Amino acid sequence: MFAKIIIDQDAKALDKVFEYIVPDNLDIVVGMRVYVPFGSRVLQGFVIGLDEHCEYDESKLKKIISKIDDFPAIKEEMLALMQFMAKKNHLKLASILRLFLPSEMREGKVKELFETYYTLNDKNESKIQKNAKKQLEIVDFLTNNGGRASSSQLSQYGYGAIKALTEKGILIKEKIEVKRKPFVLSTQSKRVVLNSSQKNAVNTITENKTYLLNGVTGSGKTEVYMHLIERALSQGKNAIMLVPEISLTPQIMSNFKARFGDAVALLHSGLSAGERFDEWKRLFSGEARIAIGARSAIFAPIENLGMIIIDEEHEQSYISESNPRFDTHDVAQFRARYNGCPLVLGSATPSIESYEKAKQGQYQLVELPVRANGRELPKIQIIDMMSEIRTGNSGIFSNQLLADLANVINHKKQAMLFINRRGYSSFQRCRDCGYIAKCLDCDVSLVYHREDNRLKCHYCGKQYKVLDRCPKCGSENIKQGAVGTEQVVSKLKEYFPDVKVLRMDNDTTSTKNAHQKILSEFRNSLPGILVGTQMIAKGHDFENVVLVGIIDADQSLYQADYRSTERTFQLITQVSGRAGRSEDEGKVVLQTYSPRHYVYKFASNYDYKGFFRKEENIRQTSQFPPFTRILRILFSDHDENYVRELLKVCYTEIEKLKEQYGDEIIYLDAMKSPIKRIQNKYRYQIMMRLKLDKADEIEEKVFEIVDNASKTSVFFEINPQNLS
DNA sequence: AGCACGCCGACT
DNA sequence: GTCGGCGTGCTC
Repeated sequence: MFAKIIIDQDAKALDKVFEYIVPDNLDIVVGMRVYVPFGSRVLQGFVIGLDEHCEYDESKLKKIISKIDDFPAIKEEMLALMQFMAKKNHLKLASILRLFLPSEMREGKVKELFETYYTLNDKNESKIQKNAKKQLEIVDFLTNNGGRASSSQLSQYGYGAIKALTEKGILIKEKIEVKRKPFVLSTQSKRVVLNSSQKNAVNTITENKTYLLNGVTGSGKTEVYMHLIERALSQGKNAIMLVPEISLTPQIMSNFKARFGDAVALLHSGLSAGERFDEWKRLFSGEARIAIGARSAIFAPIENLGMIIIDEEHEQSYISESNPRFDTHDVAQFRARYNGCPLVLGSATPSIESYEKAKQGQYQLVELPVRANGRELPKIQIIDMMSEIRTGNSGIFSNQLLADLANVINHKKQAMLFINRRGYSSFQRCRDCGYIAKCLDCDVSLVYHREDNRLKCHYCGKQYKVLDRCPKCGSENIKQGAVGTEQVVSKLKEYFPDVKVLRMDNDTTSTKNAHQKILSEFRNSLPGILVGTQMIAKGHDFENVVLVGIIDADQSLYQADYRSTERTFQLITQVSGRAGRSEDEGKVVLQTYSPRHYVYKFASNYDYKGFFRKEENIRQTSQFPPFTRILRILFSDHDENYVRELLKVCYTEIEKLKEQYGDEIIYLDAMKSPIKRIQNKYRYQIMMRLKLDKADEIEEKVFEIVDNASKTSVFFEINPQNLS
């Protein structure tokens, strides 16, 4: 028997199938990890197939040395998924397989955890001397507690007594594997009666297709998810639910634990290596039937899936931005199709891509149009910061926001101030007319690069001189950069010296549990103001928050990215959801320098559909996704000359495709990557924008060209999120 | 990736 | 003479 094996090494040259002889004494099955001789070394490999025949010269084949695990760690579905991902994203097989296992398993660092248990074997107390009080107590304890206890439970009686009993044969000592279980807050499961649209959603989502669940903020999507999962379980099937890492809050986890108990396995970055390994094993063995986690949980080793849910489907974090690069949506869709189960994409503000697919009938749209608690969404007031400046207020806060803050403080309530600071890039803006520096070719904002004091377009690489005078109104009052959280906090303290002001951003949450500490301190501060970045936008319900201020909404609007408007809409909707969670009517104050931008009109009316129509139109006319496909080819190497040469060779070849495909290729250029060097590797890239009908075909040819030209890996990205 | 093989310069 | 530099090519 011969085995087809993928060597567990992340190198392009090894990204192929190697064949080995299966020795008679090893019962190897497909999906197992094995040790194999490779050149002069011994390496780990994955068995991806078995065959009576071999293709390679049989006399040159070597034998598999041994098994690593005695079970097939990669299940059949995952092997099919590997092939799918390799084709779709042009990835190396070994790097995909690595995604399927907890890293601690590959590194072999984590061991099963054993605890010593003692079982009562012989109740004959006559063997125990009368004065051996402790020994009698142990026997007593065990008799009343099911006859078995761990050594830690018995340690109070002293190790001497335990040892004596074991020697007499009254106790039997054994090592039993225990699973590490992540700590979860315990809460009571409250069953909620579904409203009619929730019921309708649950009843509709039954088939093997993709559903886009578009529910307004607070419409009770989580309750729908729970019902869907419950139904899958009752049919004897299992489920995966993905949430963005940032909303993997203790509340969410404890709610699901309360409802489904030990059937839930959690997979997130907060777990220790051992916990993650054990949760993986519980899923693998079928002991746990629901995987809840961030992006990588889509690879949970669960069979017989009856439901896959992606919550907040528009979140950027579902697209992996480091290698191997893939889109969780594609993986989820593959697994749903493979298992014949529904895939649910949930969001209050779906991505334009997803909503477009729903519009075209590829997804089925399911709506939750009303809030579960029946309350109104908070009113969003747009403040024109340009007119504030004209009337003499050039500070961070508008007069309206200051008045509203004072009001909140008087009523001993709370406010959240949101600083929109996506990434660190900044743009240039005229403080008098609001003009934003944009690329002449690409219609995206230019990014200011400090190191060479220039403005750059991240799409085409074109560079511009820094503005010293506004090209529109001639003013020299040019501003750049963003307002920081510290700045806001110190200003607040000037205005309201007696009020508790808390800050939450990357700097203040670097230590463990800092997150929770800040939030619980805020909960107890009346009045209080919480200032923060994206972090405060999600999932935290504070019933005393009656005001939300968005300090500089434009920050995410003028990112060098065709998705920036969409993101701004999503952000405003999300942040607004923080206000008015309770009886009191909430209010949102949104400060902007571009008050007439369409995104604010739609966002302030919670008009997703209106926004979608407008944005769809713009994407269509400007030829951006989802109506085209952007392909980014990233070359990187320590040797700059080599990368440049490689880039040149590939570019010349790709350019020839233009003769064949003409205007199917809307855009093609080669350039330095906006971040020229990462980890001492020089980065160059080719950007392409393709019409959809021939995109697959062209992509295929590009892969081929690049593969032939390069001995090292080149990375491909489809519709990249950010271009660093 | 990482290791062997190989073909050139400066050292006990 | 040989020790060791790293360029090239191969690993079932």
